[in-house]
Amino acid sequence: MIPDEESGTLPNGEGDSARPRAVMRDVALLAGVSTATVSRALSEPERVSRRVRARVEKAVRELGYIRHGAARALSMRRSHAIGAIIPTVDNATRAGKVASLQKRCRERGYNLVLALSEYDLKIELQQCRNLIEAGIDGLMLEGGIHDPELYELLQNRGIAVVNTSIYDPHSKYPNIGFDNRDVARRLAEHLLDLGHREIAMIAGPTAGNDRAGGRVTGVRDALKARGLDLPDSRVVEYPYRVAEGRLGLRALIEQNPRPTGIVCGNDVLAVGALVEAQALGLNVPKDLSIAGFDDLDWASQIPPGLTTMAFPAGEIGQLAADYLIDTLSGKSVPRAIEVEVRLILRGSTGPAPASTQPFNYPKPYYSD
Amino acid sequence: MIPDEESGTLPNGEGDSARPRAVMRDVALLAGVSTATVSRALSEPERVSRRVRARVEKAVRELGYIRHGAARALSMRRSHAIGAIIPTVDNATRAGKVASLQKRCRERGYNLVLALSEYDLKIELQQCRNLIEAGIDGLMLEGGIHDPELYELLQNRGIAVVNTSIYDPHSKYPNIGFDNRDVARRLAEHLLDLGHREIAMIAGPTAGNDRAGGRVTGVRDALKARGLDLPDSRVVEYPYRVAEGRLGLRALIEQNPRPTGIVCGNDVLAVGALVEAQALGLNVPKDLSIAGFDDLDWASQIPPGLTTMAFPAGEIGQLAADYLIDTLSGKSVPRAIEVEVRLILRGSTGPAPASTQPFNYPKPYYSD
DNA sequence: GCATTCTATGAAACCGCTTACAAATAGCAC
DNA sequence: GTGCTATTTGTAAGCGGTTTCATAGAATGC
Repeated sequence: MIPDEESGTLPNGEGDSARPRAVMRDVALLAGVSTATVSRALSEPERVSRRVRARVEKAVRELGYIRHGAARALSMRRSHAIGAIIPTVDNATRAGKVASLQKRCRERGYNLVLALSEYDLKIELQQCRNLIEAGIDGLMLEGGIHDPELYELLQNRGIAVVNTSIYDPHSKYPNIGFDNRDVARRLAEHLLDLGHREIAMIAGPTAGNDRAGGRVTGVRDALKARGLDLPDSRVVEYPYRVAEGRLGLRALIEQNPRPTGIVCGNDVLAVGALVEAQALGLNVPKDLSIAGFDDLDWASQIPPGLTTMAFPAGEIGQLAADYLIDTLSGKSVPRAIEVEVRLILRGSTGPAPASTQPFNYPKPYYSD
Repeated sequence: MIPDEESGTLPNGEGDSARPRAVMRDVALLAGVSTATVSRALSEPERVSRRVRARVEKAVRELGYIRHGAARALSMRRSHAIGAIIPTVDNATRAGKVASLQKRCRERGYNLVLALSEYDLKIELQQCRNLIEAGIDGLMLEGGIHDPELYELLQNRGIAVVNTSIYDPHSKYPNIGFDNRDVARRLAEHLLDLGHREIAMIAGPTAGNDRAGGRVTGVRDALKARGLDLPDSRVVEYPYRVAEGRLGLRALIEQNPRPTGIVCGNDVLAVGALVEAQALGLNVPKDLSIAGFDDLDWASQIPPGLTTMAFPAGEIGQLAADYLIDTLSGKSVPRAIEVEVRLILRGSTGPAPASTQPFNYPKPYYSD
């Protein structure tokens, strides 16, 4: 007694000019199965019989069906999206990290939602809210200093988080990277071993940035261990730009006694210092040694070649993706991972000069 | 690694948060209104009375309520997410574009989902599918060459798209950028005006890349207009890395007659060429002029300063965001926007040398 | 006063998927 | 055949918002 009266009523069919995209029900209808089966065929193919799976796959292909992520996310309570908040992207090292993160996320079925904080913790917090609304399952941050509310938001919602480019096994929060302080200490020791005693630093902005701050502390540690001092006057802070590195060098080189070794907050600043030193007629490394962090492709190519600390940015990104996704899958994973940082010796550092006269400006060079 | 404390809070994923996060119904209950009203208070505050709006806002604050983006997307049939597929991020110019895109999207209530194509059209297509599943409302691409299926997918689903870093008013697809061919022509003309006749090019990989290809064509155009030729032997292709720029220069400098002016596919290659030329003992620009594209911060700081074509990458990103979001809002917007590209003259280009002897290698410099 | 328009709010029907649970089927021992 | 377990599939109840439509009140006109 089934009233099959729809022979005359075709309520759907009109408007074939702009047919709506296929949904799971369409696939199910075409394959002659239920939507539950289609869903299973797509997500856990092994839970569906061979024959049915083939039919579903054929229907999917014919209709050009693509799952509706939002519906899936709503239903699964999992968006398969990972968020990342980074200060900026303008640095090749950071770009490498983001690229690896994206790639690994993709390999494991996750999308990457990117947000920038411009080195501002309040912006970072707001971006975090935005990403939460976007539904991210996990979040990669840079460094370990964040607004306390940020952690609270994430925890309340069970969103996995990992701090990167730092390493601290005692931290409350998972982290992947290296100990900036320790790494800076190693770099300073390299200069000390070369006989340098007058060491100065062109640091990146340290406010709210534990990586930049740690590097200053590390250099200070190294000097202290040899009974030397790194007075505040010997540390200048500049944003990570080549032109600022030049300013930094000029600010330091006038000091008496003149520094013979300069540690820079990263390679960008180091190249600025190097260029400016050369423009001032100083020979690097004979008169002055310069070292940086990051081992940027281009920085290392500039004569005499930059001594620097190289760290595997790509590896950090990949490990971050793995950490987050493994955690989300309930796997137990180490909460702190240290990556290897290597001292790369090139021509920009050498033995300390025998004597250092105060520096007097020759004709400076400026490109602009 | 960290032993469980009595606090009982596992700062981990896997939804072990004490209470489930607030949903709209909770807000509605607390404010004593319906979910419909809460929804309106959040999306169109002016459609709700003062008093009710205040009550809702208070409830939202008290509960720390954040909308569930996936539910919203499902219901609105709009995800408020913009996708971007770019080849890589490793270039400061591109990074600037992505940063502006993100920022502008954010300002207008959209999130950015980032995917990389690694200069591979098949990967790009797959990433496009991923982004469609993620639910993007609009998509920013780089260049104008894409898999035809990509366009079809987007069109079937009514997803807005814009090609960037190219400008072509006759293209079937919206685009924002500049005419690479024309810009390269201008740069080559600069060298011609300086008296150069032996001009060569270190191009980026042109396969599947209309920007790189257009730049070669543009240089060829300029030479042709003066009755000169750019034979294939005078064009070498290398990936965008400093070390490859050095290789490029070595490959060209042996030719007889030796080139006196070299146009590079971008500043990265140009710096490589510059460094190598200087290492070989050539004076830039006296013996050899070198020019690039992008006006990278660091590239321009390296003596003698790089002559280059500067284009507003940030502006492109912002315009792309505006184009996509305006289009989604049904606004009518121009389908092709040209941004201004300026020739920046610095020390790396100068008058052509009076005579050119074939080049014989002196002691080369290598940093590694 | 009553009819009419306008505004603020609520009830409930989706949006498209996943997944508990139930039901059907198959396989197998007896 | 019966009874049992294992496997495959279907039914239907959500997931958490938005939005249509209806309704209650307030304001206006006569």
